[in-house]
Amino acid sequence: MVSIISVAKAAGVSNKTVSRVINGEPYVTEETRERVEKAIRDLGYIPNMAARLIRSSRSNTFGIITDYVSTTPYSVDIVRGIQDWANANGKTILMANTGGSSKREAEIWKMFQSHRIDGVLYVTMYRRTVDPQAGDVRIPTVMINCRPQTHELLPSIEPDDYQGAQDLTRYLLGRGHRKIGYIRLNPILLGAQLRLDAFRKTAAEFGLAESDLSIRLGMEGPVGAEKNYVFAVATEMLQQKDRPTAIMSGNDEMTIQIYIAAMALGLRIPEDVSIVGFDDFRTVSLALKPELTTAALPYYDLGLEGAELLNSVVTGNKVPSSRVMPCKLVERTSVRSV
Amino acid sequence: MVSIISVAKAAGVSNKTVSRVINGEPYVTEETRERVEKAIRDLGYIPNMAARLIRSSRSNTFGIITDYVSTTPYSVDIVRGIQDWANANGKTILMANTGGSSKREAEIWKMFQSHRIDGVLYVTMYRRTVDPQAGDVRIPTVMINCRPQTHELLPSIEPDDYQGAQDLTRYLLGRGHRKIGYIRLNPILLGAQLRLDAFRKTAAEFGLAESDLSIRLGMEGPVGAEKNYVFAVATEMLQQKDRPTAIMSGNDEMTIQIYIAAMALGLRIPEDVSIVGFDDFRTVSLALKPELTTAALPYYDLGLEGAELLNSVVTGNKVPSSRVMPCKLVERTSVRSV
DNA sequence: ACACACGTTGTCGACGTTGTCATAGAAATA
DNA sequence: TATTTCTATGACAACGTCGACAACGTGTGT
Repeated sequence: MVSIISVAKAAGVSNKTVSRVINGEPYVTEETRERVEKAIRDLGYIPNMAARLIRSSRSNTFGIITDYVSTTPYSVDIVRGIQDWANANGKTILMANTGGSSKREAEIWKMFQSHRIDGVLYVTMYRRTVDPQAGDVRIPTVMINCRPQTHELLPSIEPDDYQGAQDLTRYLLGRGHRKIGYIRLNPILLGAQLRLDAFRKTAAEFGLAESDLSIRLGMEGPVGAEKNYVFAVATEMLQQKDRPTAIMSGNDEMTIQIYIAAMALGLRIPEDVSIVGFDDFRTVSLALKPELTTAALPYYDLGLEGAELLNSVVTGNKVPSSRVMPCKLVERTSVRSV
Repeated sequence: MVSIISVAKAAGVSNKTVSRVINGEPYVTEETRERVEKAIRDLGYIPNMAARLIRSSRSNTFGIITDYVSTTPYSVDIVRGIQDWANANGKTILMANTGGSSKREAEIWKMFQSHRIDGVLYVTMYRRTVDPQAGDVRIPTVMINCRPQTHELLPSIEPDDYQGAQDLTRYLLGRGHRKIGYIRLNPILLGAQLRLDAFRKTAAEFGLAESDLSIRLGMEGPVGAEKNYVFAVATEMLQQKDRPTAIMSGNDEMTIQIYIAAMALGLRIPEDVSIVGFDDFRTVSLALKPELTTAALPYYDLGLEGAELLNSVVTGNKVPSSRVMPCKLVERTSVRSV
């Protein structure tokens, strides 16, 4: 492997001077700089990160720990956001997922330490509380889409589920809907509670009675093996003689079943029922006809901001603090005014 | 940071002896071994990979280059397969995606080299031909879900789209369907052509005439910005007076629109039309009611086998060769016998 | 008693890089 | 002219680990 020394020889300078050129340090004549750069090109020299790290004990690498990235298609955008940030700022990303096993998580932290990672982004696929082993290890950590269960104060970045559901509810109310159905997400997800609360409170503030709201559970059970009642619940809801004019769904995926339930009953969307989702999972929200009005979770921004925040924690520039990122209402054609 | 030397001091032995214990080398008394292990635990020592790499020039790290992992929810399972293999075999994974930019790809190869990666897994999200820059760089490379465009012979692992579509077609024929519609995937995807070929040939072998087949284009245009005709095409196909009894779809995502088109025309699935998909993208195939019969792409296995193959290439155990992995028919309830 | 083998441990240097400090000449100041 | 400051470069050590080899002690066979 071609090293800094071979370059130095080829350029007729010392290895330190080559180092200076590589790192853009001052005190190199334009002429020597060019000679060195030519030698680098000719020999195809590429700096050895390992050697650099060993000398300067700064790896310029962030680690990502996830639970189930790969098994759920939703929040991969978080990872994309992180990677784009890393990419723009010359950092390397080491990524591993626990698959839910805490034994595996311990191994990952160890692996990260052995690579002398600068910081860790702890990412979950569903918004929830977790108990990361960061404290044992003293690596700067930022939580994305989740928050620490224990008292430890790790900075976190989360989506504003409440605001998203509030916007959606107001949108429906603004369009004249007064009887609204709500099919709930799995209650073990942190977002589920927040979205439901927002729906309830916003409707109440507007003046709707609890009896105008038809709230039903769509899913429950452990993540990955949940029981799914959505189709049945939607069918039932739409067969009531005083049926809602609009249905709000825990997420976009569930709306597939709501659409089908509605159509099987001969109802047209949005003429007979309006429907809104949550997430803006585009594989679904754009495939449905009419296309789905929904609230986009700011996954990409979560990743971007998370990386940025971690960086300031690592460099010690900023007091760690937690943040919430807004959801954005995406208006399409699944809602009509009544 | 606690190093091998501090451990050596604490245990009252030389650093070399500590090294022996860490690497499980022979010629250490049980007693010294225990003393050293205790010191390691007490000090919380964790080996420095960078130093190890610099000494032994073996990083035990594989790189993954992808095009759009993060933007498409489908084939994340490939990555999961790779990670599980790496995990079981004590390898570290470095991952980066090009987002389609070849400038970015060049940077990634450089980054991989600077980390002295042992080998690269080149993964695409859609099956297609590509032109990786592996040759310039001489890092062992295995292609997953894609194949090299040029003459270079890089080993590759791909799904057997042909066999998958063949199985699906036979399944439909076996259930008595004689008029079959086919809505084509975007033709720029390699799998699209193979699936269509399999459908055509299998139907012809069975004795169906070209006029029994109703083949229509569902999507076209550049990936990520394609035009989508599926809903319109499906509606048209189902309004023919001599309409097909079954529709085969390029992928599962497209079947959402086919379901909705059918239901909007008052047709019931599977009583009036049977439908099959492709991919087993479970977010869709399980959400549809009735649940979708489809062919599962072996994404997870692609990753697992790819990593395994790369490993044999790196260790020089095996002649690089290309492989194809079978798709598996997943029978659910969207097809009836006629 | 001797040579010899074997198991156990230590010494030392090298990997590629950068930080520290020294040096030499040029330019600026007194 | 003498002295100081600045620019440009190099020599050398150090980071943490492991491989090569040396050295020590204990037992074995002669």
